[in-house]
Amino acid sequence: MPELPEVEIAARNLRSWLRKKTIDAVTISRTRVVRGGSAAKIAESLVGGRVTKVDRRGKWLRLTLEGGALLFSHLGMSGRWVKRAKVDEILRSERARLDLGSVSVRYVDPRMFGRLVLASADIDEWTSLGPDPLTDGVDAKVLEKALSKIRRSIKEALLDQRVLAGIGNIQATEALWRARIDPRAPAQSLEGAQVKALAKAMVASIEDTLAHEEGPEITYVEDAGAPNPFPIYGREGEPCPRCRTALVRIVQGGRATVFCTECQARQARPKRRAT
DNA sequence: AACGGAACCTGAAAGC
DNA sequence: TGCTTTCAGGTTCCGT
Repeated sequence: MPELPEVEIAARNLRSWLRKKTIDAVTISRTRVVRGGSAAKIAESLVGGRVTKVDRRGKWLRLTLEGGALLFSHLGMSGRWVKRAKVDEILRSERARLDLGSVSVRYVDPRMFGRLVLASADIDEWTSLGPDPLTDGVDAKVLEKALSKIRRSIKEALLDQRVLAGIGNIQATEALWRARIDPRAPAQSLEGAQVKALAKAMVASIEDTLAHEEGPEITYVEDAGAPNPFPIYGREGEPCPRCRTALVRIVQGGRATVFCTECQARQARPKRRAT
């Protein structure tokens, strides 16, 4: 699934594929992926112009066009941008394409949860995002304050894009394991040291994933036959890499969490002094 | 305001 | 073998 690292790779790829090249043609074959304007309007704003900038915030991409129009792209659960030759055949699940000279950049998205949004200014989905762990870093104090208001579990809290932008099920699972935090612990119950560890773990996990996946043709872990590069995610029943205890799978907020009951045990609460 | 759950989708894998 | 069910999860929406 595309989470922050996968979207970051998409951003880097789009930068190199689109840079300085004029868009000759735009085809949107499934209008379901389009929001905020018609497919024709997107084509109209793009054709003949160039993309001057590609930014990423959380799981969102923002393409700035000559003239200032903005094209936002969210990959949903199965979206990806790939580069092909213009003459290459239409790909399975291809939903849109930009042709630039002999190259065509294709948007492929089998489940169509992703979308393209044309706008003249930043959209709410972009502006309401929390800090981006990769570009902004994770400030433990700021994170602690955000978590202090949330009664839900820390795992569910991390999936809230207003808390941190770009964390999905995989990165949340991996970071909690790295930081040795019980995913079931209420977000507001985390102590300073735990939040600090979590902030560090978050960035480390994202950077490891990035280093592992960087390349022009990204593979998602759910792709048929794809290996699972993650130490914890999707590995229920396998031994914890740290303590060999069998990893356990639970469901939180309708989503799977894998964790180690041994080394992600809830820390004993410090004794309260009677007053 | 915060929360839980359904809905949106398709394709692969597992179950029968 | 071939059909049915389950699962995957980012986000939005809706009801509480």
